[in-house]
This record gives sequence, C-alpha cells and structure tokens, in this order.
Amino acid sequence: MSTIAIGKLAKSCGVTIDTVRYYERQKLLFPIERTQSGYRRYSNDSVKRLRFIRRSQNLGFTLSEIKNLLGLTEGGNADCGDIRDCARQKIAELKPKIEDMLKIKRGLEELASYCPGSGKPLSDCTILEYFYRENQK
Amino acid sequence: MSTIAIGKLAKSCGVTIDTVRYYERQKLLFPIERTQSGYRRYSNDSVKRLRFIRRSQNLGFTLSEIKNLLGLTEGGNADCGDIRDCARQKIAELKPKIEDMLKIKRGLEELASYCPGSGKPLSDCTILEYFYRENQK
DNA sequence: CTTGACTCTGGACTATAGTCCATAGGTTAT
DNA sequence: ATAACCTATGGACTATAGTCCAGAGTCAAG
Repeated sequence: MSTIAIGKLAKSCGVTIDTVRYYERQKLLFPIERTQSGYRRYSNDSVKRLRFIRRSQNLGFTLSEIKNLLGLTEGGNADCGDIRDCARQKIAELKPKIEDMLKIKRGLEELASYCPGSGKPLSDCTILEYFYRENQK
Repeated sequence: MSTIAIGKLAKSCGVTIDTVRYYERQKLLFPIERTQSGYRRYSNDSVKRLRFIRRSQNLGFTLSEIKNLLGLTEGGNADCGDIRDCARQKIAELKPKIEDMLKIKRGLEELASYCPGSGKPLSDCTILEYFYRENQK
C-alpha cells in the first residue's frame, strides 16, 4: 500500500503541516509508520480521517468532541442513534448561542435607533445613557 | 467626597476583585487614590464606569473596544454619531456570525433528519457518510 | 490585643486551536 | 555535488478575559 508524507496529507485537506502535527499531539490522527529517518507516513485512511476532522469542525464540533465521535465510529458498539445524538446535542448547544446573539443584535439596533446621531452632543446620547443608567438589571 | 474600597466596587457590579484589578491592568478603570498603606480607593464615578464596562460587554463589545468607547466619551470631540457608529459596526459584525451559526444549525438538522437513527449500524449513518465523503467542498 | 476579613504584588495558569521558531537533518532535481 | 525543498523536535507564543496563588501587610470588631 502506498503511503504519503505529511506535506501531501496536509495539502490534501487544505491545512498546514503544523496543524497535522497538532492533531497528532491531540491524539486525533497518527501516521501509520515512520521512515527510517523519522518522517511520518500516512495512509489513505488518514486522508479520510483528516477530512472527517475538518468537516466536523466546520459543523461546530470541538477537537475533543471530534475525538469522541471518532472513538464512537471505531469502538464497534455504537450505532446511528449515537451519532445522531451528537448532532442533536450540538444543535441544542447552538440554539441558545444564536438566541443570545440575536438578542444582543436587537438590543443594539434599538439603542442605535433611538440615538439622535451625528451632530448631537454626547449628553444627548441614549446609548451612553443606557450604558450608565443606574436602575437597571 | 467619600470613597470605596475595591471589594465594595467589585460587589456593586457583581464582579470579582481580580476582575477589577484586571481592568486596571488593561487601563480601563483606575482608583482615584491610594491609602497610605496602598489600598485602592474608588469614587462613585468608578462605579458608573465599571457598570459601563459590564453593560458594553453584555452587548458584545470587547474590552479594547470598550476602551475606545470610553475614550470617545472623554475626548470631548465626539458626538452621538460616533457612538451610534460603534453600535452599528457591532451590529454589522454580529450579522455574519449569526448567519454562520444558523447555517451550521440547519446543516446539522438536515443531517440528523436523514440519519436512520438508533439500532442501525454505523455503515448506514448518513452523518458519517457526509463526514467522510470525498467529492465535496 | 487578637481574630477574621480585607487588600497588596507579581506571576503563573485556564481554555481553544493552532502558529512560529531555531536548529538540524533528509530528499530530489539539475 | 549542490541547490532547493521537505521534514524532524521541543518549546514558545497568539488572542481573550479573566482566575488563582503565595506570601505579606492592613483594618475593624469584640
């Protein structure tokens, strides 16, 4: 079976060599062997695995969650339900974060809409007034 | 004019003493004086200022942005328009972040909806299939 | 006067996901 | 053989917003 060097692996998924080595330190991705001179050699499965890592990241999973996901797929006693649960849990984490950001955005929009704007002195600024106001949560 | 100690100031805004000192290191908030023994003493304006910092943070401003905001309110040559611009810029930064998270959430929901779920072997998992699939951006 | 609460300093440490560095050695092309 | 390129290691560093610590000194109440 042919193997590839770290540079090729990195390029195949659009990451840097440093990132691949970082994933190794994080126990996410290992070479299948080393050359006599110590160079890492990777298999085609490494390419798939690296792709897996990157796609999961794009969907918001952290590296440690990805380690778990990979563990599931290799443990042998997981099923589709387990994977789906991970996706659902991530969705559940996402929801309040999105809500928070929307709330903040709406708050800012409201503040900005009341602000008299350019030309008016800061003492008229309703945004600053909000920032300083005492009786408020 | 009466002054307060760092513990009271911190408590007045629900932060820790360490946080207040951290803000000082970040040049955001200073005591108006020190006692002969070196204890920090704060004014009522410090309470307002700390409140300002916290509220701005709740609206998504970073400490360095808050430093700028505070600079504006003290420079003397800023007007409401400048403050409103800050709010608008923050809104503009928020929008794509929210969009990203919504996109991710929708992606996950779609993946989860196709997954056959509990009981089915991993080889049937459409989520994993997506993670591993070759021809895809 | 003693106990407990408060405060001081400087520096180290947390999480996350890498990035960059020097120094050294290996490989490939001409 | 020599240049150009690839890879190795360990450790330091980035950003953000704090948190925690030891060791020491200070303040208020009983």
